[in-house]
Amino acid sequence: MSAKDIHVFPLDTERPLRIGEVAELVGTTTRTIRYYEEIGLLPGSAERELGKHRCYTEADVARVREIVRLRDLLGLSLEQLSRLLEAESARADLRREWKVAESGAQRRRILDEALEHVGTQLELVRDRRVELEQLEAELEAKRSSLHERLAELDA
Amino acid sequence: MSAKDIHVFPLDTERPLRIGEVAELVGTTTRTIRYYEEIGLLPGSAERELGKHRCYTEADVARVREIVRLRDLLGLSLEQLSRLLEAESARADLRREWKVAESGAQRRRILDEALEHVGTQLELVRDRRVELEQLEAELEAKRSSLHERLAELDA
DNA sequence: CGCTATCCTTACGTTTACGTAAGGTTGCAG
DNA sequence: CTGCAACCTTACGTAAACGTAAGGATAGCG
Repeated sequence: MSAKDIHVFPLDTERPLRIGEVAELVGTTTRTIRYYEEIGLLPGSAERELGKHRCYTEADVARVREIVRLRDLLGLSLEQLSRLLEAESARADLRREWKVAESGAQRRRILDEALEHVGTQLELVRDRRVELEQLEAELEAKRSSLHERLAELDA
Repeated sequence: MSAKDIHVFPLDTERPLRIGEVAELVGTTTRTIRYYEEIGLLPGSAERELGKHRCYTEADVARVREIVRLRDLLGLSLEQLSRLLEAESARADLRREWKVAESGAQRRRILDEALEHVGTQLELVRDRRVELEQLEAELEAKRSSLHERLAELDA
């Protein structure tokens, strides 16, 4: 059901994707994607009329991937994730602003905000990594102790 | 409600703890502890008659701490956690076996099983840490890129 | 233009991990 | 022995994060 998917599409085309494709690419379900849209985690293409098919870009896929990744790696609720990524949505808006931002001061402000946002995320990720490293070290100590005791048995 | 808790207890006594104390020590609730017992995550002191108060040792507190920690750090369901710690419960049993295990071969087997169990845990923790490190690196790259672009603005 | 796979909305169902309330019991201080 | 705080069991409630089913619309191929 995926081997005959080879149509006559040039592979580098920015062909619009449907929700099922996105789901499969990311490794999740269509329900999940719709749910994320429902709660505002995903933007939910504004100009879509009720009843029409959702369509996605590669960038959207990346977005979903990021969400799923953060969801799995950090233990955040989707609401916390929303708040964390809210800033990122704002940043996406700013990207569009970027092209028309003439003054250096404007651009600086945009970059500064992006930096702050990345910083927030980094802090979260880093803290959790440290905790995991601690746990890892403890487990390694435990293991060493066991090895030692095994060696003592051989003496 | 905790400042007048200073009774006439020698501080190093292995005084049996009640569920409320354990909960506060660990930073959780009594309900959670009872729930964990209910689903078999906590052993639930076998020789307790129905209706009598649960009582815990410092070792039990450590156990609950470990569970909560693993729950928060790895994103496992309590059932997965159960399976992961099942081996550890078995190990606790083996500790008691240890004293009467006369032969070196027996002791070796016990240590080997403990080692395997720690290994399993280590693998999980390590994998997750690696994933977090990857994410961290990506975020740092992003941040660097932003810094660069800021510097370019100053040029 | 028709077919049909995939999508749409709506809405109720489900699992996990507890919260909370009720009504009774235990255990320790006084 | 008595009082009362903390505990007990039982059982229903709940929030999050989707699953699933029904009934109908869309879109791309032929």
